[in-house]
Amino acid sequence: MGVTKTQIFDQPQNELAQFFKILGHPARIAILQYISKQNACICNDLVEEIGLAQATISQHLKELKSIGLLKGEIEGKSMCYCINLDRWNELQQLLNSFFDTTKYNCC
Amino acid sequence: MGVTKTQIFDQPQNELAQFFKILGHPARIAILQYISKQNACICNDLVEEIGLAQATISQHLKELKSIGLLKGEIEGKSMCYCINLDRWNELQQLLNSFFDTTKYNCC
DNA sequence: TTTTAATATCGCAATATTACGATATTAAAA
DNA sequence: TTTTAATATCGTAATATTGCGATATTAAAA
Repeated sequence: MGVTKTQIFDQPQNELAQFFKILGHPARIAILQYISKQNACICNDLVEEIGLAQATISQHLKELKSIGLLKGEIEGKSMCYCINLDRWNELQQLLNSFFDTTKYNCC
Repeated sequence: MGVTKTQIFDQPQNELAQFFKILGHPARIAILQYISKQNACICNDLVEEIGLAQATISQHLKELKSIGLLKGEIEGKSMCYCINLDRWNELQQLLNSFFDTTKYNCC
């Protein structure tokens, strides 16, 4: 099939999985890391820096935006993509809460 | 294409993405949560609990094992799947280190 | 106003993932 | 030894993801 049966899981499970999933691509990790160390976070740099086609980078940026991790502001002809720090911390907390709550073993 | 170009990223980036990716499925989240709250973590329960076919559950378990998050011990006819606590904590730390290191914004 | 530059979107091809039935495999139970 | 129960693996169908060229779109520059 290839369809994740989201309907049999609850919303927190689906949401958490979605966050993990979007972080689960090396290009998106690299994009976040690169943006974080730039002062001027212009998308065009990313194409050269990461080494993927412009269309591909744009797609990855869109996905990172979809979970709120990036915010983009138009700056003349360019875009200024930045990490949304509030969301970033929120997400980190959510993941930690998952790790903290889910770690009792039985063997 | 559909092929992730892993060769253009470095090992830490690929590894981190791989961890995120494997956590990025609601069934695997649910499996971890269920195992963590059981005393007896027998796989057969999971099929009823999660609501996916036995073959599918087995496949998800295999992926969780692949990043070391689960360890399985044979217990008679059954398997006792448990969270590998050392690995669990190690991974939590790795993800936190990513979040902590990568959060400077520019806007 | 035309050109240029930066980014987004569309449409596709290639590959990956998800799910499951069917079929091993393995060890206890009968 | 045969049966039963639990799990793993194989093969396959359906869908998702990745990546990119081509083509919008948009705003500054010429």
